[in-house]
Amino acid sequence: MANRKISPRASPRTSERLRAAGLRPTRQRRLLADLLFQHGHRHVTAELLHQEAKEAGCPVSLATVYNALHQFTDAGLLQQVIVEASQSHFDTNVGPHQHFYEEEAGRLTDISADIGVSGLPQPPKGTKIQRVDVVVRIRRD
Amino acid sequence: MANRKISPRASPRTSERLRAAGLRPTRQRRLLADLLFQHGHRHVTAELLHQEAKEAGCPVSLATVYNALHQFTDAGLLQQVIVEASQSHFDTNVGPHQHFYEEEAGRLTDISADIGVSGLPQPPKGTKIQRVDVVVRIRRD
DNA sequence: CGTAACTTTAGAACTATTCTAATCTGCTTG
DNA sequence: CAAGCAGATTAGAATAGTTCTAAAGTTACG
Repeated sequence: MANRKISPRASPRTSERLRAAGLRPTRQRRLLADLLFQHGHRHVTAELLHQEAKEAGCPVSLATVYNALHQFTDAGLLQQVIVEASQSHFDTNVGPHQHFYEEEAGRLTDISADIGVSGLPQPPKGTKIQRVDVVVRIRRD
Repeated sequence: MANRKISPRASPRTSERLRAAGLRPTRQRRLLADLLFQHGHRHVTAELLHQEAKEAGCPVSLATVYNALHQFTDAGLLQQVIVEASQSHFDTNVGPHQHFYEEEAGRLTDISADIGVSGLPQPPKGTKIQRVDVVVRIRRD
């Protein structure tokens, strides 16, 4: 009879998704997963997601948000995007793609077009290329 | 008779360089500029430069290192390179070029080849492209 | 249901960076 | 060259984002 505060409209598929990723579908993780994956791809910051959870009427501690973001990332459900030194951004689009970044607004946008990078030299001896990130920095004009 | 602790082997040109950039050639700035610009292009972190100043026998406060890095950057003598969320990196190569980044070691290397990026879409309405950064993440194998 | 393993949480701790206010220095002027 | 001021340096406090800790709560499985 306890635990009346069910996470609002948790999609029934969310639990399955979490389980498939090897994560227990706890109330908090279901909420966060719903916020992240329910409406197409998006970019979040820990602070933003924390705020959204609170606004959804199901507050989650900031530590849990950080935990979840990292677990989701390790599970391949999220990707970390590094565009500014002061904050980490996470992207629900985990396929290979690139980003626009608007510094002033801190706004990150997926580039849907296929970016080609040519002229890459051999990586230094003893290393291999793991990923190529392209960030197109834009400014309001 | 005071101020016997002259910065070691400050190149005579360094003062001119600083003055040209609109910065007073103080003892600290001369030292830092020498460490940065005397031996070809390099990449530093505030912590690293601070350490090097100490080892050069001319300790400089960390705040001064940060101040100098930003002033040099504003003056166009340095460029900030964003490759990891936890620390800022600065590059003495301010021309257009791209980077290899080895995560484990935190090592940044210039790519000397000319990288071409094709397939860039129009930037979002009301914005214009300011810079395109390519980071080739590599791993020891 | 019991219980072992896993989660969440508040708050402390930590790290990189910036700020503050006091002191000092480089440069110009008399 | 002494005085004085704008600008620079500094130690240490403050801040922001993130991670850690250890105690309390949940989940899943028999």
